[in-house]
Amino acid sequence: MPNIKEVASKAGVSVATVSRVLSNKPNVRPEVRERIQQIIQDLGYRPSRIAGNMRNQSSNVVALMISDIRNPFFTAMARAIEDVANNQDMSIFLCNTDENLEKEQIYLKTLLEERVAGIILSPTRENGTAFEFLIESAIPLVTIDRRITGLDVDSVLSDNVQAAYLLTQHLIQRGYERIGAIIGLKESTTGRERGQGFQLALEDHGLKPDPRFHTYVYPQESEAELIVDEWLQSDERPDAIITGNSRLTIGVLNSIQKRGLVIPQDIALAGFDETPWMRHAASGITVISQPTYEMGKTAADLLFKRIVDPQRPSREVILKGTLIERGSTAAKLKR
Amino acid sequence: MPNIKEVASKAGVSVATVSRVLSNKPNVRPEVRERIQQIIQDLGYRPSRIAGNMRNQSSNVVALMISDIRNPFFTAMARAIEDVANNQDMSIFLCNTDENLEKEQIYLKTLLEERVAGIILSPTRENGTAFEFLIESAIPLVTIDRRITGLDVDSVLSDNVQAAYLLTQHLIQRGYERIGAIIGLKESTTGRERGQGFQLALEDHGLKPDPRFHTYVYPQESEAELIVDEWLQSDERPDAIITGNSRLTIGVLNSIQKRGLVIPQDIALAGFDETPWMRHAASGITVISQPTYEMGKTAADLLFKRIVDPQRPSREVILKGTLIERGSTAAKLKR
DNA sequence: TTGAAAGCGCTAACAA
DNA sequence: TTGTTAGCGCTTTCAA
Repeated sequence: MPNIKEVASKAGVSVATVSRVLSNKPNVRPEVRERIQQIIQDLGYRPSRIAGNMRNQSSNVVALMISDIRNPFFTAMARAIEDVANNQDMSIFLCNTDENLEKEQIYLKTLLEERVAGIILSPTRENGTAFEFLIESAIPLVTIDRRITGLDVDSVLSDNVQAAYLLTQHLIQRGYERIGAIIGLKESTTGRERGQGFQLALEDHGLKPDPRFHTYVYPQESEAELIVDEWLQSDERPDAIITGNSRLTIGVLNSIQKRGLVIPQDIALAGFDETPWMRHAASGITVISQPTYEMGKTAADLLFKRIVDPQRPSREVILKGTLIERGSTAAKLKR
Repeated sequence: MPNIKEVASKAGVSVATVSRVLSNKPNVRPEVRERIQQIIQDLGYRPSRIAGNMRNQSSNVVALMISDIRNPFFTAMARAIEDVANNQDMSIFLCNTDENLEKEQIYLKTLLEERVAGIILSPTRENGTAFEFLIESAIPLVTIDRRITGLDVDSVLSDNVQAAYLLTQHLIQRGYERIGAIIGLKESTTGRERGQGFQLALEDHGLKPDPRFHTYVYPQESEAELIVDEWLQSDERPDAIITGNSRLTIGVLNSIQKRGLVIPQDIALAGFDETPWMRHAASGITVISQPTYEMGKTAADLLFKRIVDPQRPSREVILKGTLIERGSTAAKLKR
């Protein structure tokens, strides 16, 4: 790959002049400009952004760190963030943490070494101490979906307590009384807050939470499937289940299908996260729909604003999910 | 953020010595090494990879370019590629092309300017001329899912003709005779080849393809929904539909649901791409399951091999999908 | 309008 | 074992 020096010598000018042409500076004689552009064409020359960024102490890369891109919740966000970044001629690094604090820490250090312009992070833990080095580095940071407590950073969240409350209350109002919950890890703010909303709704409606049926798991299909397999063997099995994301919902469906049970007659089901297939599974699955694309877009907007103005006061944007009622939570038949 | 010079002066040594410590070179006195490490700690110093790469004319970034990360087919691949890259201490750029040739070209040029170490590309078009500049740049390239005709590059493909043939034949054997097909854009090799497999199966079994029911569309839900909306109004509507990916399958489901039809009694359905919810929609949806994670892993492996040895002969790996039969293609009831 | 040269942060060849 | 220095490819200041 040719460099700017080669272009300059071929054109019989200095590298400075070529650089001026590259960045469309006005003070270049038109015929010289044209000659240089022709040579750039012929050589297939592409200026190195790495070198330019190095010189200017800038970067056109931002990073997105999430637990797993295969969770549709994050997929939509990733897409939104890429859209915004692309508009700004920025590229994005995709990083999966698998809810693994160590992996997350290693990745964050790599990102610092890569001198990325900013990071959008869905943190595995809410404990701020693990992220202090990040703050000290002064790299623009936005957390998404989850919070880091005690850290003054921009974040985009959804109202998890309320959403879980809504979901649980909905089931209670439809006549369900033994509601199980399978929620993401308690170490994340989402997990903890959803657990709270669930508990609160039970208590407010005079139901006693049964700790056996309130679990926090690594949020993937197999985990939920295992748990529900066990629940369904119990004599006092739940008459309804809520889940913390669509992957957990799948796990529950798998288990219910295995046992040959029917939703909602045998057991009701409702969960977090709308996906295009929710209306087609069982008799349609009731969900909390979170504005995922919008969350991603908001986070990216916040990040780019902070990159431009690192001093601006930080902001916490909380978006609300909406309940979509479907057949999986039809009113319970009294026996 | 401090630089190597600052570390050196604080430690009272030259930058060379610090550099030696950073890259674990042996020839540094242990006490000096320790002192330097301590200072690196205290300062929170992180060496700039940008600078290092610039000096060494290397890069630890590879790019993944696909049409849309929201297609689960690509999501799984992306995850696989990130896993492999992460093992090699490489980061990945995520680029969505939206099947848009222009967007793809712009992105590719950006990637050249970013001096990425390699590109994994699912090309929007199979016409090689649009990619000649890429080949000339000599940047390691692997195409995934789709081919670029006439270009000597590594690629990882699935056997689309056979898969579409299998799917169509399966429907025919179950007694369906008026089979519609909604497939991705014909400009991509996947679209064209799947169309071929479909046609071939019809012909081999003595059925006459009806051009009205054989369409190529932008592969997203709404497109399929619109088309099926129209088909279902026709007197001679298809008795079965095959789709080119899971997003199209959703579109078909939406349309069928709207009309209140039942699968497979009123109309059968089968499509490309297994997802966790296929067993739960309708009475389970028959699919061709493609080994997406493995395709991604294979592509990444090929790419890294080529980065190490640019001269190695190129290779085309073709993986086969498997048919998973479910209720959506139960034998047709004779009337 | 143009060019020479410094310098971004690092590595490695060479010298001491 | 350690230091000096050139140079990766660019941009920008300063001078001409």
